[in-house]
This record gives sequence, structure tokens and C-alpha cells, in this order.
Amino acid sequence: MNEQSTQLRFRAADTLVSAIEERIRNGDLRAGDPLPPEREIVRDHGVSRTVVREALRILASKALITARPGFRPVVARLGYDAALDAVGSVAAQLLEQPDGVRNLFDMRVRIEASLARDAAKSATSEQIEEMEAALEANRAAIPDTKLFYETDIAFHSVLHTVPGNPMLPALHRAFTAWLEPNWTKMPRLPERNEINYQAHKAIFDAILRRDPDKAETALRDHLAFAWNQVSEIIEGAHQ
Amino acid sequence: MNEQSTQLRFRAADTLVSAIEERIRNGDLRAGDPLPPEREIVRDHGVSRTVVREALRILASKALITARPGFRPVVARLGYDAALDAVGSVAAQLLEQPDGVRNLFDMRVRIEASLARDAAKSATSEQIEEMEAALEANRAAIPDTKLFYETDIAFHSVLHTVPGNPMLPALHRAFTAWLEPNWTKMPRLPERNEINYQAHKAIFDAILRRDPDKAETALRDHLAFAWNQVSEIIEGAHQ
DNA sequence: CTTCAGTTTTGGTATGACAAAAATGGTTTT
DNA sequence: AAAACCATTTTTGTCATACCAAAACTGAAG
Repeated sequence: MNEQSTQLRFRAADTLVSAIEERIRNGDLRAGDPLPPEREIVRDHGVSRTVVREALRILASKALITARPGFRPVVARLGYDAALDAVGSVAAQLLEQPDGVRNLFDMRVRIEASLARDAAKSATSEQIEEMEAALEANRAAIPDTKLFYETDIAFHSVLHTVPGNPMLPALHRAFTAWLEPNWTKMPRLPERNEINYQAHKAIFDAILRRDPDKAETALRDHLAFAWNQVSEIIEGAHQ
Repeated sequence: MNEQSTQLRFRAADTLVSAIEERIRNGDLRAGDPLPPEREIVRDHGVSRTVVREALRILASKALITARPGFRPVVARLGYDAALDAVGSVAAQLLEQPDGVRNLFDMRVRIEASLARDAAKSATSEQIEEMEAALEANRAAIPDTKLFYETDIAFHSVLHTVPGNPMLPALHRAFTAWLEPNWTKMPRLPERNEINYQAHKAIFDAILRRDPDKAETALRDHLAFAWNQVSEIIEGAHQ
């Protein structure tokens, strides 16, 4: 019963990972199901618990299972948010590279520019109402810096719902989470809030007027302005 | 020396992961360096080897270290490609969700549309020459289906180099890798290659003429056409 | 039916062991 | 002296066993 065929080409944990991945993919284990106890996996696969635990850690960091310490791991309901969460730590490293933040921000601008276009072209009246509400909330929050930040994000997030691609809201959440440390370093005064609100309003107006070019331009200007403010702060991020 | 403070809020492996992440981030461990032997980590952190091994597996699947079986793990040179590699397995799962491929393709269209715009607005003459060369290679490959696929990708990849954001080429490689299984299922005949080449040419011409709108439109048309072909195939992807 | 104490299970960790491969260092050969 | 070779020491991959504490389960009591 003791194989002990150590040190071959593959790691036992990796093959176990594949086995469990397969069981998840073919529906043998469905989202929400708890995995079998570690000792049972040990019996079923003829490996040691060490190997099982390593496999579980790998599956967890792949976001295929969620494993709270002390609890039975469960098959994760794999959504775009969970996926992006799993990437979080890698993203954090990347952002510390030279120009990491700038590059990520550039990606964000590209996405949102296309969203502004889309919104101007094809937002439903319902979506436009949502945007209007978000905009109004944003206006009301001008004096309250913290609240303004939140309504700011909320306004942008409405844009991400327009095309109906669920990746977009998830990506937006991820972007804001990753960029948040840099953003909050920025001094945010009511005057600046006013400027940003006006920018939001300009974007909204262009969308309302169904002018894609104007919408995109307004959004790019808005983000460029924001970037200028943030980039000054980031200069201090050299070791 | 035996702590055995089992079952608290944290997993020892996770805190070890953080500790090593920190040593990597602050430069104590630099890219290419081998990690200390497991036993040394055991001594230094006062944990068991079980914990150390779990931590190493986690770090590996986060792409912070590369760990070939049997060899000492080394600190990974973290680039955008490696990062996206780490996401690969998660992405694969996501693509199996309903509309996963469509959603990812939509993201790609958004990015590339903005790239076509950028290229038309600000591609250097050198970059335009590169595009022209890629286009010519693409034309020459029309009869050779396999080669056409490669030159097709190469043409698009030139677009991704224009803004100078290193995330873009990496993302393009990731996209093509993720979408490749679906793409290659498509029957690719020389006639279709001809159509696609003409589409590439239209994009290039618009860029040459410095017409961002036309460039974006041409690119969107091109990708929409490609999507139509692929989407028929994907219908069969129900269980 | 709910509540709560008692029991069993299970996860988290430690320790010790061993085979096989890798790293090391010295020695011989070219 | 450089290259090839071999013996020794590390080191990794894996297994087995053990223990604690928290979770899950069980059944009696209210």
C-alpha cells in the first residue's frame, strides 16, 4: 500500500489538483458542494495527507474552491469577481513595477472610453435614469469627501453595466480596488469634488445627447485630469 | 519550541506566504534568487515543514515563485505575461460559463478598438512600417491556412505595441491563447483568409490615412465578422 | 421544535522517516 | 588547467502518525 515512488516527473499534488478540477468541471462536484474530508481523499487517491493539503491550497489559490480555515472547503461558485480576486496578489506586485499604475490606468481609460461611447450610442432610458440618479447622488456628496469618493465610483460603475457584459462590473471593482491605495493618497477637497462632478455631468450630458465622440472625449478628459492629480503623488513611490 | 496553537483565525501557511511575499517585495529576495531550503525556512519561522510546503505551493500558483519538482524554487521574474499565465486556469473556467467566450471577446473588441484609434492618431512611421510588413506577410499567407492564422495574430499584435503599454501585448497573447481553442475549431478556407486580409488592409489604410473613426469601424467590423464565424461553432458547446 | 451538552469528525500543525534526485566537492582524465 | 567523473551530503517529495481545538453531528431535555 505504500507506493513511495518519490521524485518522478510530476508532483502528486498537481495530479490530484487535476483530478479534482476534472470532478468539478464534469459536474461530479457542483458549486456549493463541500469537498470530501481530507482523509477520505487520502483513501480514495492513495496519497498522503500532505499531498492532499498541498492540492487544496493550490485549488484555493486558483479560486476553484473557497477554504476558510477550520471549515470544509467548498467548490466555489466561479464568478468574474472571484476570478479577479484570485489575481489580486499578482496584480499588487505588478503595480509596484515601474509605471505599473500608469499602465493599469491606461487600460482602464481604454475600457471606459469605449463604455462612454456605448452608453451614448445605446443606453436604455432606464440605464440613463440610473446614471442620472448616480450623478445626483454624486452632486449631493460634493461637501463630503469620503462620500464623494463612493458616489464617484458608483457613477462610473453604472457605465460598466450598460453593455451587459458581466466582466465589466467585475473588472471595474477590481480596478478600483487595485488603484484605491493610490487614489486615497490624493488630497480630495470639495473644490476638486466640484470639478470632478462637473466632469461627470459633462459625460452624462453627452450620453444624453447621444453624442459618442463627445462622451468619449469628456470621459478621457475626466480621467486624464484625475491622473494628473494622482501621478504627482506617485512620484514619491520610489524606493 | 512547540507552539501548536492550532485552529486560530489564520492559517500558518498564509502568514508564511505573506512573510515571503514581503521579503520579495522589499528586495531581500530578488528575482532569480533561489529560496532558502525548506528546512531553513522551518527553522527561521518556527513552523513545520508541512506548513512551509503549503506556503510554497501557494506562492507557486500565485506565480511569485517558479517551482520545478525536485528543484529549489526560485523567485520568479514577475512580468505581465507570467501574471496572466497564473490567471490562465481561472480564465479557462470562466470561459466555460454561459457567454464566457462572448464576454471575453467583447473585452477584446473594446481594447482593440481603442488601439485602432490610437494607431490612427499617433502611430510613428516606424510602427506603421511594422504594420505594413505584418500586413504583407499576412497577404502572402492567404493560401496557407495555418500560416495565415499566425500572421493574422502577428498583425493584430503590432497594434498592441503602439501605445507602449507593456500590458497590452501580454494581454493580447493571453486573449489569443484563451480564445485559441474556439478559433481553431473554425473552418478556415483561403476564401475566408482573403476576406480577413482585406479587413486587415482596411484597418491599415484607415490608420495610414490618420482616420481614427474609420480605423475603429474597420476593426470592429473585422472582429464582428470573425465573431459571426466563431459563434456558430460555439453553439455546439452545450453539454 | 428548539436548545444545549456530549461525542465524533475533521482541519491545522508538528515530527520523524526514507527514497530519489540534486547540489557539492574533490579526484581523475584529457 | 579544463572537462569529465564519482562519492558524499543536501534537499525535495512523500508517507505515516499523533495531537489539539474547532466544527459537525447526535440525542436528550425543555
